[in-house]
Amino acid sequence: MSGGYTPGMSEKGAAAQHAAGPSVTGRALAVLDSFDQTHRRQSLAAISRRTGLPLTTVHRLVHELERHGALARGADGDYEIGSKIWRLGTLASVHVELREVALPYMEDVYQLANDAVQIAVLDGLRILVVDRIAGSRSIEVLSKPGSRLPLHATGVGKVLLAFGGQELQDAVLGSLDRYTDSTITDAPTLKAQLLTIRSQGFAVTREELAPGATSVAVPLRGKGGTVIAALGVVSSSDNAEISRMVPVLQVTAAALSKKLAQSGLGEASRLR
Amino acid sequence: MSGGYTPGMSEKGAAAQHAAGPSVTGRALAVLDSFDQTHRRQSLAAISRRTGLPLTTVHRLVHELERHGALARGADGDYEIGSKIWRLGTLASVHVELREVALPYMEDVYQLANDAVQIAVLDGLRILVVDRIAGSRSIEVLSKPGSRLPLHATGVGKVLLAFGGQELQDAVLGSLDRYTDSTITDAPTLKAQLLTIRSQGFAVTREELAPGATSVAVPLRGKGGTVIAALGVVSSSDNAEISRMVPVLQVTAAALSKKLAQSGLGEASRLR
DNA sequence: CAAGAACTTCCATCTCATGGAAGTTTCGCA
DNA sequence: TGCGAAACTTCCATGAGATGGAAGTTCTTG
Repeated sequence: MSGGYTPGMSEKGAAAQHAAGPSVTGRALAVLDSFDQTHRRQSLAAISRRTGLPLTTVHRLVHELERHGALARGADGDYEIGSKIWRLGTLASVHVELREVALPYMEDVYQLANDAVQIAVLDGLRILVVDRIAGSRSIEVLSKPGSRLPLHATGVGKVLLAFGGQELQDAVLGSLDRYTDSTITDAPTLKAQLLTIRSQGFAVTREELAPGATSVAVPLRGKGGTVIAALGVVSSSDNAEISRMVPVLQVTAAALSKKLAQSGLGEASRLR
Repeated sequence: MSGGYTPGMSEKGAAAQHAAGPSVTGRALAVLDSFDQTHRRQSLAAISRRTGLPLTTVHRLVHELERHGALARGADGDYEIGSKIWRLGTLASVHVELREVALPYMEDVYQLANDAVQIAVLDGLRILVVDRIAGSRSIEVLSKPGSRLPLHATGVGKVLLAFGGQELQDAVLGSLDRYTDSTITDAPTLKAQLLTIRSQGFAVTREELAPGATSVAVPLRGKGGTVIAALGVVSSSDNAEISRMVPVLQVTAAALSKKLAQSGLGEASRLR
């Protein structure tokens, strides 16, 4: 009432669990954000637990979101992301323009490589897999569209890192998680590799993220020559010929880059 | 104001511009919803105009949404859907599970048909294009992933309609928009065709949505045999052999349906 | 069949969204 | 190059709408 209400910067020390801020919008997005690759369908209570929001609040929000098609309720009562969100996501231009333009070229690569072909952009300190093509029996890869994978242990990631800003490299080189025996966790080693990648124009990984998977990748450039994405092939490790794909990727990348520049891509991919 | 607010079924006649309801969540979603295929990037003022919300309100909401990555600001200051939304959309199971499972099969069809291959589900009274494969030079089709197209003028649409509920058919047959000279706008005619489609298991359209485009489509079934999606090929009209694709589609659909049933698809696709 | 968990409804309290007004920046045009 | 208009941003008094504890209902599980 009449009394207090100090603007902001008061708490912070206390709970401060979910940095959602007190706004309704923030809370609604926190609810949506509680869904991820391993929590695609959640019960009300689960959402409440994961967001730290009181059950009643979640209940209200979730129902409102459902009414608008942002969430959908599965047959078992669990909730999942609704088609409205999917449709909207379809409009995210970096990804969609990229995807629209790139898919046909990825097809071409796929025909030659017969291994999983993927394309990714930078998203914070990880790669965001924008799209991927894989035959009915390509090796089981971790990357699905929407996956966020580490920069230093994937082919596309190394490319984006090598051509990324100093600021980005510093942040990533600061902490290199290990995924397999072959993961490069030594900053100087990686740094040297990045230089090579820059000069030779492609990157290679050998079982650095998952055992049995090898990949090569090349950069994609937009307007003005800025690297805005990376194109790569992931194959099973026993395929010694994977480096054979480099020229194919490079030719494709050249053609694709021209197209991308035309369709106006070229900003994007900033480190948030 | 102070007065009324009868629960539901009141307005409809009057303005009723944006049936957003007074909730914050509703308003935030209205902002997001103001983005569509033809309005992928919008200025603050444009959003305000299109949603009917006061500029100040939009200003606040948009900034909040941007802070959370739900919107992104392009280089020119315009806003667009952000990668957070895209990533979330990636989790929408009907579409993603569907897409994940179906893409390889679509590949196979594409190799044989060499024409645009698409897959769609029901979304209200339209189809929602879930995915599409097209070579670098397939005919320019209207369907991109995320497009919502009419049920009675597309191959996939007719399939979904033919296998849809009575309620759905009634609603659609009630108003059949015309797109070309060949569009079927006579309810009895269409009704007869739907029966044929049900019995023979595939649908054909000839220039009913856009001149020069022909398509064939077959149903995809999930757990329990319910039709949950449709698979189709779109080709240029002078391709007399398009019906040659029917067996291919049917074989593929059979295999795909089995897979879909396995991965638990089978609810979804209800008429909201 | 009982106990606990998940979900829903209710409602008094007060926080936070609201949107008009006014100030600042950007843009288009002469 | 300068002026008017449009786009954007900041401010803040007000009250609409969000909040969440409590209690009731329905589903699970042992």
